Amino acid sequence: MSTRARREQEKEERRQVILRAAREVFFENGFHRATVDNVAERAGVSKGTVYLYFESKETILALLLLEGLDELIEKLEDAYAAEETLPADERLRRLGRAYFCFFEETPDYFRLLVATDRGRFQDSVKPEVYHKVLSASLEGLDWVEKAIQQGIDEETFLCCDVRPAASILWATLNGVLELMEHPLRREMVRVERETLYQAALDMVVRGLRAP
Amino acid sequence: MSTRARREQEKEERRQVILRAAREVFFENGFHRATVDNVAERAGVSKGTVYLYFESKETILALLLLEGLDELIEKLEDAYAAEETLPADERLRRLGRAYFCFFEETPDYFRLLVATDRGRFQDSVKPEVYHKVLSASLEGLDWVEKAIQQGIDEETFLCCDVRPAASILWATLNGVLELMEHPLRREMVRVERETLYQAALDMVVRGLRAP
DNA sequence: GATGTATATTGACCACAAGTCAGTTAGTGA
DNA sequence: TCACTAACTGACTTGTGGTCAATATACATC
Repeated sequence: MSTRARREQEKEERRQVILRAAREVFFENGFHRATVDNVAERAGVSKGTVYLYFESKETILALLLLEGLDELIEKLEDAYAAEETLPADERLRRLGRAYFCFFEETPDYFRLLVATDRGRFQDSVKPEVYHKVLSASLEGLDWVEKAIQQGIDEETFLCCDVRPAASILWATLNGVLELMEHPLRREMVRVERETLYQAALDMVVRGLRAP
Repeated sequence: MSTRARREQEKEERRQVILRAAREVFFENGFHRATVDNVAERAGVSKGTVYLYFESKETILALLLLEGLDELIEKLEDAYAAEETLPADERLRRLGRAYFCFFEETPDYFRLLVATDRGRFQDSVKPEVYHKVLSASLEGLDWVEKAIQQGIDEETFLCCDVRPAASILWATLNGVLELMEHPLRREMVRVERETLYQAALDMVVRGLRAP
């Protein structure tokens, strides 16, 4: 019995070793340039073993993304819960800052998320995993929704559907980060990423305010 | 002399034939699923010929994107110039609508733009072409900037850097369109794409207004 | 027309990477 | 020690972007 349990544990450890190796390799070279052979080599196993543990290269990406998203959601929760009482707009700003910090600390996760080019990804990842990634990427929205609802209750924000409003805020911040990913575009916009991000956050919060 | 000129013309025609074929094939299957052999077959030439006219599969994508962006910029210009006098916020709304219409009419272009997964794209496209795509994708901003400047002059918008403000508006609308590309996400947000887009446009315009 | 030359086109071929599977190894229990 | 099972391996298959030596075509000249 204990043998069986140990076996299971060893299997899980191998899995983690491969996952860790994949994260390193993907972060270093970017998803597209990285090869499964690289991952296998880094993990000290053969390619066959990698495919024994994971369906496809894209599945590994999906699992790494889920890790990243979990981390992000935690950060958002912390940002929300850090202070007991706070006006809604300040809460929103803190959530926005938390998202930005996450991006600055681990931009690689964000880049991997962008690497999710629909075609291949949807084809080679099990529907349930795909579903998980999408829903996780919206889970953080709960905190944003709470903050907006608070603002509506306090009558500092104008009344609106909370879910769509939160989605727009989310989409805006993502749009800015994505826009500023290209050095060339950054140059054309002529401000720092952080400056633009802050301005976007301000603008959206202003847009939510009751007149 | 006339022979030489005709040669040139024929060459240009071939080029266009291949480009047209590529557009069809890319639109039908998506960039990643489409193969260069497909394109060649559709154009009625061999794969070698395709590579005689274009550097790489990604270069073809870039050129198609440029076509799409040109069309978009034209639409924005039309939307701006359609009426002589109009308050700034209404102008912005019209620009936003025009962008949405472009997206609805030719969503394939947008999808191809998303297919621009950095890694490969940057590697296999000549820097000048890459530069052109990026700058074209910002060229439409000129009209947005004009509208915002008008609002500032009229003192209906609060004073701000025009370029970054326009970029944020742009990023927001892109963010929403991108967000709503996934049926699953659309389901989770629980409103129609157009509704969310309209709300985002309203929110940003409100965010620009002077208190 | 015949011939030579330049230009355009071809498709067999190459490189490389994802994914497979028949065969090998190693751990376990009797 | 042996038989059995589960884990692992890496050579192989397949698919695709990209190349290039061989070939065809068009044209100018006589």
